[in-house]
Amino acid sequence: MSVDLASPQSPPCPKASNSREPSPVPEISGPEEHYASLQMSPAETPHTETVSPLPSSMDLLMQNSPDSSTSPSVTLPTSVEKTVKEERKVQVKKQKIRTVFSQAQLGILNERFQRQKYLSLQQMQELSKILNLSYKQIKTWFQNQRMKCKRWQKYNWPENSDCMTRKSSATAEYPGLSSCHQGCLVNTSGNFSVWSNQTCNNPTWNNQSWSYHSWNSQTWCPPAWNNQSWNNQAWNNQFYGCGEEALLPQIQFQQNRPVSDLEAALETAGESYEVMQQNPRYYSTQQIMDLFPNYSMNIQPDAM
DNA sequence: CCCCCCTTCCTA
DNA sequence: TAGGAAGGGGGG
Repeated sequence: MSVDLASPQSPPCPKASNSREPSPVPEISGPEEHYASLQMSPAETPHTETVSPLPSSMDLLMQNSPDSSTSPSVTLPTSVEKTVKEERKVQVKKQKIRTVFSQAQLGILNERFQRQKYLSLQQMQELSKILNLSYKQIKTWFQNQRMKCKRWQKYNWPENSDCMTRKSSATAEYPGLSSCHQGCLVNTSGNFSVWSNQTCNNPTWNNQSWSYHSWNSQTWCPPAWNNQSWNNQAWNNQFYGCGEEALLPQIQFQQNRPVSDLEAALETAGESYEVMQQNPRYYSTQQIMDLFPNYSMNIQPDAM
């Protein structure tokens, strides 16, 4: 299963496969959302992983909570409860589980992101099945990517330079961009017509659509970003939204669009849809490789 | 619900 | 410590 996705390139990233289990944290698992099923385990299997609905500190804290049974003071419960609740919240909050996506997963995600910055619900769900990630994880990943993309633009294209200038410089810096550009513009097979059209018709969109190719979600990141210098106002200006209009999420929800993630995958891979449908849940590395032959996976050269 | 945006905090 | 997945607030 996804393990396949995770471990092929062992040396540099052995983390991928076991990154999640070591975490002593009892799987705070999705915030009581349904995404528990595929959930977590970018890399390895969920089997052992107790599927406890809402285990973890939450429960413990809840149970231990002193006020639960006692509550002698009938008068101050509300405020006290509130406080206690918040305390719990804080404690629970701290136990975040940070998934480490495998290189294979990232590769596929990146490839998809090149073509589409916004996925429909269905597309996300399909992608989540393919990658054995939760829907929420997919959604979050895309959101984070968009933000990174934006920051990258900010960084590379200061508002005082014009779009074309920025474009070329960026392309020069990140070779992958050109292919991304092409992907967005050229893919007129119908599946991505929405995006292609937007791309073609909207000058600002051009700026946005092709701009980013995240090799490994890190490459482009300027070193200074963690600093406050990149906060708030830094990109909160006109250029901030350059192309944003064209990216409006609404676009993606054209229901009659025939696109599905699998179809998209097939478009890339040239395989038959049926094959995919017969394997609803998991895909081996080979399958993924077949489906996404040219996803710019960050396979370590030495590992291949 | 989704999005954007900022923040938190885990992992390498 | 940097990078980034995930949390959470605010808006539509």
